[in-house]
Amino acid sequence: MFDHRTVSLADQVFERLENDILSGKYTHGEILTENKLVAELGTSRTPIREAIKRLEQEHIVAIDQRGIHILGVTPKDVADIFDLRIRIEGLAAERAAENITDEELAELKESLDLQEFYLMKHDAGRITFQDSRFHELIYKFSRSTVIRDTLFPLHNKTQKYRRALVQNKGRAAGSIEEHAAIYEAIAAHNGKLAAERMTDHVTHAKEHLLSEEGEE
Amino acid sequence: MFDHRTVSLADQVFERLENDILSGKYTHGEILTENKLVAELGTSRTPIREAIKRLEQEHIVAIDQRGIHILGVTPKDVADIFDLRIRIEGLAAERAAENITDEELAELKESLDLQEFYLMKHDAGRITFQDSRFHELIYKFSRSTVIRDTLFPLHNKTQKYRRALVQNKGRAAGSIEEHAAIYEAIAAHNGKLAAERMTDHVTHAKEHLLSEEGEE
DNA sequence: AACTGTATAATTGTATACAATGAACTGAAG
DNA sequence: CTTCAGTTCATTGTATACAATTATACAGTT
Repeated sequence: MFDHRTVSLADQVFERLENDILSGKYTHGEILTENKLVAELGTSRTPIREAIKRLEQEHIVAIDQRGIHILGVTPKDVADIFDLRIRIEGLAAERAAENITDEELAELKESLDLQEFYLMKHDAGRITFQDSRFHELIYKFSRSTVIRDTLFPLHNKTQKYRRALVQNKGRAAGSIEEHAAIYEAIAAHNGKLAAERMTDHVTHAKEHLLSEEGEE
Repeated sequence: MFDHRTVSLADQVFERLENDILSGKYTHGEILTENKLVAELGTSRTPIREAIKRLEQEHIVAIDQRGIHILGVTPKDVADIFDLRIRIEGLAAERAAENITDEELAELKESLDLQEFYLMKHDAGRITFQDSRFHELIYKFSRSTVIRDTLFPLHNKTQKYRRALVQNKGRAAGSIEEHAAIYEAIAAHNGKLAAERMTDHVTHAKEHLLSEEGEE
């Protein structure tokens, strides 16, 4: 433990269960119960219930009298998520280009620089982390809570899906090049260009994911 | 009480609080506490906490040590919600046109017929109800949980916003005509046409709302 | 007057006890 | 062997007691 900001047990339980479900540790159709999780996680039912209710709201699990049914995220769900991201993430980039401050621009640049650095170092884990950060910063800089609240859970699911087999092979270099192009458009405050480049970027990510998916 | 399906206290509390906040009974910046709600609603803290946590997840309230801060939905939020709906609701209509069964088509037709009936009766309340039903049926018939789960809360907020001052004046007739056109495209299983008509429809709804908004 | 430290009290976070629901099993009847 | 009624028991829903956090007020100091 390094970050001593007290984070609630409910948050910790949610984080862990979400990761375990999206990464495939719990499989679709499996049925958990609150008491099993009490035994496994060591907390009382209260924070576990809170976490499960949040997962239910995101339709990652379903609850009935038999217990907690694991739903997870299917390949079709991921494809649909990309179809939605293709349609709205360009808007986020456009708004960001219009509203971003110099300070925020520096933060976005830092993330981009780190991506290029870790690419040279062949550090796939940190690339993925900065990739998420880059996109989420753009959501934030769009200055729209609606856009951010809609895109974040969608993006989060694709990132955690099956340990994110994306971005592993040759995609990383191309993806980072696209990020750089998006950054340039935002830095130039060219909303339309940023939107276009972001839409293309997400489209490419989807195509790459679907081709990967077929290889299993 | 007519529907005797036992619905949990937490659900009832959520429904009530969501309505009260979105309709403006509780205003932005107001601070509630769990104990005030216990006194007001008569249940224990548990279902109230569950409802509040759901509202927090949808960013309708924010919770800290001082209490429950009412955020509500701002006019800008509503405008942003329409910008998102314009981009994705066409996709829902397209998928529905591709996947809908004859039985489901009949259900959609029934909703449309009722809209026309209540328009003649000048029953604005039931028109609004069927308007929501029409859109939500299309979400459902898209056969995509991702699309439905994304669109439902967005649509829900615009409908409940300030008692939905939309659809009150001359808009209802035109809106229902557009619904009829969308229905025809879906019935013909013409996905692209359904998408185009739905996108136009939502665009018109946004324009109408924004013009209304200025009149206050 | 402004600031700081401290004590108080109000609030949310967590644990646990109890109620209500309904799934699953058992046994008898057909 | 199948079906149906009844019972049991595991599970979620709800209430409440307790812990931890922190906002707030106030006194003291500079």
